[in-house]
Amino acid sequence: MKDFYTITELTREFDISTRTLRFYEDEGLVKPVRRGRTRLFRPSDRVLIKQILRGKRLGFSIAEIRDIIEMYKSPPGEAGQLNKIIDGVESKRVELRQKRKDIEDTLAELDQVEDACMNRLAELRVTS
Amino acid sequence: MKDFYTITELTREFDISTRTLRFYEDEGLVKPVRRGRTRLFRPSDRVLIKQILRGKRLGFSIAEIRDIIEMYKSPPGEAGQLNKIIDGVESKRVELRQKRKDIEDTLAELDQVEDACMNRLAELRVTS
DNA sequence: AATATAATTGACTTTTACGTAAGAGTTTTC
DNA sequence: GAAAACTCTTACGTAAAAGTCAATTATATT
Repeated sequence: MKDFYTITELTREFDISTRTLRFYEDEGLVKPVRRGRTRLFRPSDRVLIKQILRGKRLGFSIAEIRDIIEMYKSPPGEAGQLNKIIDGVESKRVELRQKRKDIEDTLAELDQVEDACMNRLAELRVTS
Repeated sequence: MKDFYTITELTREFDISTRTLRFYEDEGLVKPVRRGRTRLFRPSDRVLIKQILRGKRLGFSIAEIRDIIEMYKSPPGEAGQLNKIIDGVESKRVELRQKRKDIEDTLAELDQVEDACMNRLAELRVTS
């Protein structure tokens, strides 16, 4: 595994712009180290980028993605803090399960659309 | 089932604003009939609103939601048209399956977070 | 009839998540 | 060593999806 990635390497790998990566840094989602002014992204940043993009695909805002990523980093803390995280995890889970149900429902409806199209096509072949 | 719903009834049911419903009308997603100037939404509009909100939860843009909804309405058409719809359905399916995988991955990671928190809490109880 | 309550259109504003352009420095490649 | 490629910061611009406000107009209630 590489020690560092340049910004352009990552823009190519993930098909995003430099602006986007700098924006994510401004938002505190990634923290590349610097050699002079130049950003050097570590493997851990690369993982974070994957998580960010996954969150985006699911329609989460940057703020929500930040919340999720914060959970991942949390462990050491006192009981109250830990319980808050557990609550946060549970509420994200509820949200994700809803999204999953939404997906299943949509997939089922798309199946119906396809069936209707296939039937219509079959009819066309017979009728013609 | 009611014949019509007023805009306020629907804003209450779905917890959205009148502005949002008018915006959806401007975007051609719903087509309430009018009594004078007042909008009257039919049960079919209500179903459309559910589909729109479901699409939003999944992170689809209004344009994408419109595309999906168009598929639902499509059946009668000639072969070329029908095949295009089938292609559209298939590509949406690919996208939805990706989202579903993203959800599973995120859920698994959240499980890990919870486990870590629980372990830490157990340690705290022993250590103290 | 008077007063809420609900509805309308239109226009301007806001937030999010970047895009884009300017101007300058650095590193690579030929 | 000059051009090409890459990087930086700063700053203004933009598209999407509403929010908000104003000025009217209906409808309903008391």
